[in-house]
Amino acid sequence: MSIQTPTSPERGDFIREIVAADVRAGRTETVVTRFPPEPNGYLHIGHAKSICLNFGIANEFGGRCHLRFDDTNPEKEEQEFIDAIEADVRWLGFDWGEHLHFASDYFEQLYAWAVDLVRAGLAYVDDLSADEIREHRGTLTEPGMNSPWRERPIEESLDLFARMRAGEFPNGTRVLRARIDMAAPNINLRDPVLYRIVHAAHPRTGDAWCVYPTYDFAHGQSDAIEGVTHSICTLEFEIHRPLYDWFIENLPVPSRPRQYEFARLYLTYTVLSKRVLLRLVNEGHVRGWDDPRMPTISGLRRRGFPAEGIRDFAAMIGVAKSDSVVEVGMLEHAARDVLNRTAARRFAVLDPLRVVIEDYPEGQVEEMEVANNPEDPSAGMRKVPFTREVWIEREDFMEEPPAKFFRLAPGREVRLRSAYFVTCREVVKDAAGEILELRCTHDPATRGGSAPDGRRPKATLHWISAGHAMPAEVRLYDYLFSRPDPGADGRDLFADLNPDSETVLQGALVEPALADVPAGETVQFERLGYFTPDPDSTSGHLVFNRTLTLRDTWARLQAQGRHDTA
RNA sequence: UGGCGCGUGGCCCAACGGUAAGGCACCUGACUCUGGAUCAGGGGAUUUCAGGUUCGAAUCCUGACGCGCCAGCCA
Repeated sequence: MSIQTPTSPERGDFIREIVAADVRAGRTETVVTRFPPEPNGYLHIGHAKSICLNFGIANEFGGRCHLRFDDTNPEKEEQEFIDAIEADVRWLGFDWGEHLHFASDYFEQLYAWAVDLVRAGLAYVDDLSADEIREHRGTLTEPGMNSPWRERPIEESLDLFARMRAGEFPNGTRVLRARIDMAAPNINLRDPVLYRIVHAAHPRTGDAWCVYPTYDFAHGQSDAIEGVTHSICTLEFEIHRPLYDWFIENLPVPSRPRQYEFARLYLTYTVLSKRVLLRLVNEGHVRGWDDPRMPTISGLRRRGFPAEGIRDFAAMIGVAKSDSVVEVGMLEHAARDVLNRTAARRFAVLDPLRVVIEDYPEGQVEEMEVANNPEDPSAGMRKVPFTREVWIEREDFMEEPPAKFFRLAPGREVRLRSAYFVTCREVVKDAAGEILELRCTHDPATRGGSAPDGRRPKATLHWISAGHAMPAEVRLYDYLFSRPDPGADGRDLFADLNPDSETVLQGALVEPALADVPAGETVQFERLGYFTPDPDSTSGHLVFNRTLTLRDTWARLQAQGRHDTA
């Protein structure tokens, strides 16, 4: 069950208002929704919006939400996707209880209803080819033409349909069509196809069938069978609603579901098209469906995004009917908000620079007490070893610091977090001028990180004892696409791929406590951002993925070129 | 030129005839042992446009314009 951000059922989005009104008017006793993925790919953040909507409504109204796979096209669907989808929905925090369903569970009933339609003169077997059907369909502005088989005797259609099921005909030779109106302005009503012949093994029903219902014929009836009261889908199905209703009205279904449509999610710097995601995976642009750069649920999980942050994001963006593009920044905000509250703080140095504290006793090791999470005192403290030689971040030192650079510089004193104040006395370089190490001194009176005389350095740095540091690989991630609107204006989508979306750092060093971060946990590397162990990580070779950076005023100033080198 | 939808600050979204709310982003200040977080404040909207109804319109009506979706035996 989720901890959805509370929304007043009376004053939520337009769908919640409809549900609330239906409940109030007694049109439904129990609210039943469903999340209906086709198992032909992995779930992405757009699906998360739908999942949160459907399960959220069911939870809020004390109803239930089914997980139903729309598995009516065996040529594209796979068990792998079914398994991954179940795992992703569960990870997001939702529970379908006993209600795991498949459209394929209803194939027999659906077939029987198709036969009913034929008997009623409302459907017929058409011998036209796919091309001929298209030619007969007409265009957006011209009506279609009736198929020559439209008036074929009911008995003949019945016989042919039975033989289609029996496997007597090859793919594409015949279809079952509804008999509605070839001149309907809504093209979906121009005798839509109900059944097609597909000789292919189905992940669930194997080769029990060689005729499969289309989405239009399967979806609403599946809803009706399950007692779904509110069938919520995205806008592109709006035009299908008259057909959805037509089936419900012309078939002896056990309940009367209603379809409602909302705008699907679009995100800047992101592509949410299964077709494109599939290509990114198949063409090797990413490490797989769960690549940390992918907008898939599994990718976000591997990246270290908390499920709660994704739920919060869904609540934040709302539900409406106008097409819109949400800034990824909102997703990031939602994730940071959760992570700031919950992530344990740790020290890690991505690009190490050696600091020798000349006046610190050689061989001495002090266990410094460091807060695990200043936002959450209950997270407690940990001990971090401090010695004469420590690593700091190379970018935390500048030999000739510009005006607004507050960190370490020659002669300047800074705080090593929860340890000591140190002052840079000397910069040691090699023949090429590359900085090898910094020679510093410390103030013993500042042990623990604060000075008795109350002086306060402008900067606090994270650090790692040289003798205790553990090597780690760190993978830095940026947007997969370098433009907010990938592929817009006719550009090739793949030309918009960000060449720097992944940067692998091999020389990072982390504090000992980072050796055993459990999989699935995201921690904060102080001052750097949030990181999570990658599945590739082993005790012998630590690997961390950067989930997000922290908000960084200095970086922003630099990017704006607002600092001068004075 | 057919049908179905949709147009509210940079972005998302509310307002249900009574005079534009909130979030994200942005800017400023305070505070700070993370240049993080937090707190306080700020800028920014003649609600696509034009008519009409009304004492009063983002809300209702008409028209225009713009955008999205539909001509799979995909979902």
